[in-house]
Amino acid sequence: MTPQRMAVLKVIIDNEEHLTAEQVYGRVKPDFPMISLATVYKTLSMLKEMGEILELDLHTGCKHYDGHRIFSHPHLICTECGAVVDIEEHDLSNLSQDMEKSTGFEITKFQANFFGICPQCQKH
Amino acid sequence: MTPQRMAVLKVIIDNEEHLTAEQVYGRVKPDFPMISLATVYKTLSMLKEMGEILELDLHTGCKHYDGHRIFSHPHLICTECGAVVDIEEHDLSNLSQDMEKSTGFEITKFQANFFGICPQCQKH
DNA sequence: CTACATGCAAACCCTTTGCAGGCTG
DNA sequence: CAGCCTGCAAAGGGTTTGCATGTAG
Repeated sequence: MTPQRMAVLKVIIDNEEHLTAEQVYGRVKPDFPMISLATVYKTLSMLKEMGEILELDLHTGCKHYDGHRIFSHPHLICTECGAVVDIEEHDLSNLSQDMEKSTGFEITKFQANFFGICPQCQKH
Repeated sequence: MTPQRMAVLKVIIDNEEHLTAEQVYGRVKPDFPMISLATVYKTLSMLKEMGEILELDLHTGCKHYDGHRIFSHPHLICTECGAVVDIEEHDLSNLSQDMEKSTGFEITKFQANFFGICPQCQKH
């Protein structure tokens, strides 16, 4: 893995947020001024294939990446301010297993997003 | 609501599948040869706002629409052949309620998609 | 020398938008 | 006439790709 690619992975792992390709690009650029967005995309695609990072669709118009927890986990998204809360929830894993039994599918991953209004936004 | 828009809604309701904008366009065209894709998109957007149809992201590169069950429900998607199975599952509703209590969010909808390999594709 | 990595720009694809003409009431 | 509905074409935005150059082993 090249230094640039390492940098992309590091940026994703070092951030608690779920960065977009554009954001990753912006944060890698100080250290690698010559890096292009295309390289970032190619790298993200590679890391995703390798299972190093998780690609998320938070319904914001572009993809987000999470390097902290490779296993799928649910998100709670505020439709007012865009805040994203990661959920630690194991019920869905059990649900996956139940579903495998009842449908015969071999489930490889799941995506569960809950949309709503966060406590702060409810006040306004 | 204009006849064309009624036709768009009807196509979605009459189909068990989750049609894409392009597919809706193709099925409305026999009755309304002059209809344009732009009108289909505008109508789908309107119907979504009205809460008549549900917009789904099945990770196929474009959006799908479901007019049968306006309330969110989970899907099981085969990553090999693209088959989509609707899941009747009430555990997620309970989960929503639990989550509201623990996070203070007011949850308006949820999206849950399980990806895997269907029984047929597992044979090959 | 072979293979892979990179930057640039163009291409892609689905979706949205601007606009002028039509239709309705 | 006011206001919405329509089709067309163009624009839009995130992502992908082709290609020539650069780099490493």
